[in-house]
Amino acid sequence: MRLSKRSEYALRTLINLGVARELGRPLLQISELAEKDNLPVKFLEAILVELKSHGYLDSRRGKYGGYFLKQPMDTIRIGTVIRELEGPLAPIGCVSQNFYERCSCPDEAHCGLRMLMLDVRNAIANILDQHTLAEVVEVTLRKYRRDKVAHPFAAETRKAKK
Amino acid sequence: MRLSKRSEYALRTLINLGVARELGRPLLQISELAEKDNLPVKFLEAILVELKSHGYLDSRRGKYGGYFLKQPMDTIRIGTVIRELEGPLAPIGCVSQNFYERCSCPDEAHCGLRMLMLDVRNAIANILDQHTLAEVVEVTLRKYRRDKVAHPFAAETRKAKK
DNA sequence: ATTTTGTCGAGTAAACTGATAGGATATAAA
DNA sequence: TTTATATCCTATCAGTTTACTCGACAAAAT
Repeated sequence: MRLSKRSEYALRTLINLGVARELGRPLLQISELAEKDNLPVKFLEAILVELKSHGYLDSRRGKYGGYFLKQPMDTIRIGTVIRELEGPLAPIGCVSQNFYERCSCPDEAHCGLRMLMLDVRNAIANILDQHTLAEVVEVTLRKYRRDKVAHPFAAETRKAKK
Repeated sequence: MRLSKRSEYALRTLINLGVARELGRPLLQISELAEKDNLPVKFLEAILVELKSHGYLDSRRGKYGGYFLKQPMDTIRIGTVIRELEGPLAPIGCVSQNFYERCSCPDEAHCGLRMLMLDVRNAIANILDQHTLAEVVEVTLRKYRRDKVAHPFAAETRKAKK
């Protein structure tokens, strides 16, 4: 039931870009994003290209370039992102709504495993489809503020850098 | 978020053995189990050996041999089976209860992704850990009875077999 | 002894995962 | 216009996992 590192990094990056935007820094460089979460730079680069190709991000090249969110954060559903990067949320193909695949069993209608896995897929999908990037970013910011710690992309932190 | 075929086949087989037992046939052969769900015989064979090594099944060799459930069905939790075959239920390591792994991010306590994925992991675990093989078998049998169709391992069906 | 079944170890092709390397291209500042 | 700084693009890659298969062997029943 595992999420790939690729998708994990992609989600982390979307969240980071969202938080940074809220803190007044809409644009970040690959190297900054990689450093924040200790991600391999070149791998992240490929992931960013992919996120851009899906329309979530846009970029600017050259000096002072970087990546930024293209869409409003409340239009980006986490479930949608994961499906685009990973494929189905469902544990087995015969309970997937978006990537249905017939299974090998002779009688889907009477399959106990299918019923159980349908519950699982619905539980997953309900959470992931209900939450948008906006909400995750808000939760993250709330946590930082509650504990009175500075986020790595806060404006003050930026100037203090190097 | 996918379950491997290996685990899927394992669960199907446990359910099949459970249903068959309730219908008066505690012991089934590999070939019968494979045929029922159209599974590759040799692959299933390896899976059965693994399930036996985990203590779920026992077997008898030679003529009239086959596999049968070793434990009472209500002691077999689906979540436990999947963890033994697949590893963690959690989407990412830092929210796994049984296979925790630190992630690359600098601050777990303030990670929005982690919160979200913790919800997902709990949703999955709650379903899978609450359900035992006994329940899944019962649900399966109920479906067959409701629709008045014979299960492949029903006693009459067995005799009708070539 | 023969047939029927499970046991076990090895092998394998293809896909996926998690990266890395290096050059091309665009942009902004000096 | 040059130079420094970014992203973009192609390609490669080792290691693991997945979903199987093969074949010799061991035990049990007739």
